[in-house]
Amino acid sequence: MRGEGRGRVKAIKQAIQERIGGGTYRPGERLPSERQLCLEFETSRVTLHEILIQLEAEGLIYREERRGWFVSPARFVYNPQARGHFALSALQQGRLPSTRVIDRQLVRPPARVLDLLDIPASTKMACIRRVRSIDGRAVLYVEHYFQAEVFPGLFEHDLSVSLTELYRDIYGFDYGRMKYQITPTAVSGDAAAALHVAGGSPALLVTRVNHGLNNGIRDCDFEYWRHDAILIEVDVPDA
Amino acid sequence: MRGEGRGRVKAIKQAIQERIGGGTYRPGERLPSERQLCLEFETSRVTLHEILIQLEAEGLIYREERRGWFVSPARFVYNPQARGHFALSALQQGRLPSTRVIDRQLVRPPARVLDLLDIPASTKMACIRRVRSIDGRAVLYVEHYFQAEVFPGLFEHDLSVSLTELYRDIYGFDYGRMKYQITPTAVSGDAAAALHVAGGSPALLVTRVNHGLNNGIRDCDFEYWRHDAILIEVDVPDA
DNA sequence: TAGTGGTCTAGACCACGCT
DNA sequence: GCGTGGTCTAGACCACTAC
Repeated sequence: MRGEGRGRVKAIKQAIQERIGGGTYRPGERLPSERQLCLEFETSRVTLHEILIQLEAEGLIYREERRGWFVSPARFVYNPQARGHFALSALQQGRLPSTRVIDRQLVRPPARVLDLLDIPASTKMACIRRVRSIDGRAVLYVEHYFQAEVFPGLFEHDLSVSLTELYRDIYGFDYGRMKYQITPTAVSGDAAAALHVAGGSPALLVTRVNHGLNNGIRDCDFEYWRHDAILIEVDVPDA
Repeated sequence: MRGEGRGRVKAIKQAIQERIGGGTYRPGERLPSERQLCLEFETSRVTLHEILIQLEAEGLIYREERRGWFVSPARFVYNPQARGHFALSALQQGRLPSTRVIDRQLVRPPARVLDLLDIPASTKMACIRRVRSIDGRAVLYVEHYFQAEVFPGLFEHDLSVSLTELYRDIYGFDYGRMKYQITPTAVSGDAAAALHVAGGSPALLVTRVNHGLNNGIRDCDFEYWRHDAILIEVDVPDA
């Protein structure tokens, strides 16, 4: 259903794009219903649906499950090298951040954590799962993993704030080097649910491994970003 | 057509995933035709198509226009901070790189270049467009822009190699700081054609601004990566 | 030329949201 | 309870690929 398409797909898509660009449909607003757009553009629902999915892939629109299609707000600019500044950074961009803790558990490290951290499979790990929103819209689902004994009693604190600051302020812990990976994927399961997104929707996975200043590995996290909500920006100074 | 789906979508998707994971369909191999899969899984083409698009979004399969669906090979690991090492890096990963120059032109800077470079709109810019492949599969479409007068006669050289090395070896030019942005988008037009991908397919756009060592801005480029072919990995040393 | 993917139609039923 | 999105069917024609 893709393609530069001889058919009407291209024309309809462009018409909708122009309405978004021209302000007929404004950021955050709902589009008319699928059936309505079908009537207007004289096409079938399957075809229209395909067009909406393409616009979703471009990051122009997004959907909330069973509620409809919405025009995407401006992207959140994110620097993965600046640790723990989600809230601050959002405020600086004139956006309203919020964080919800889904749960906290003690777990055996799952396979993908073992791949990253080079620790014994028997290590007791703490796992904190959170959802972060911008202007009321969930944009990020994160799972943090760290060795439970390193930050004893952390679960007693308010975990909706910057974990980096908690580590530093309460445990006097500072970070050293880090490694991050960025992979385009699709979300499913808990991540999809937390982001109010249909399973199979495109997303950006940012995986991070943090080392303590003494070079011991301390933690890692898995960040699933709504693909239309993020723009990664990194400044690299002179070598 | 998405969703955690009560229906058969989820089951069929999982069955195909298992065939890929289990080696029934191997990396680089073509899947059976859509009609064939429809028969086997007793579903319609629209439905099956939707499933294939989801698997494409996950990066498990990709398509070549009008030729069919193929199992995605392993991702190419790319460090955007290491300039000009595409070929070397590919070889180190045991992959076979190649580069094709699409064209070279003198142009007025387009809007998005002006946004990045803070130069007068009348500046004469050189634009080089290239496609880079891994193991014979086009994975990257790049447009390089730089001020024409800085590297006079560059067009006479072989442009299928590392431009960074050309700058250094022939003009004694070395880079200083840089800035890069990463945006999930969709490709269309020339980029889609160069990647042999249908317009509207998801892709990762890496935008880079390079400064010379004397801090003068020198060039920028726009890299469109096939979304299933890339894994960005960056190491950040101690501060 | 046969078979493929690409596009499109005109229906249908279900589960959920909203009011 | 109505309207919505989510899912699904069973066809169709076209353009291109591979042979």
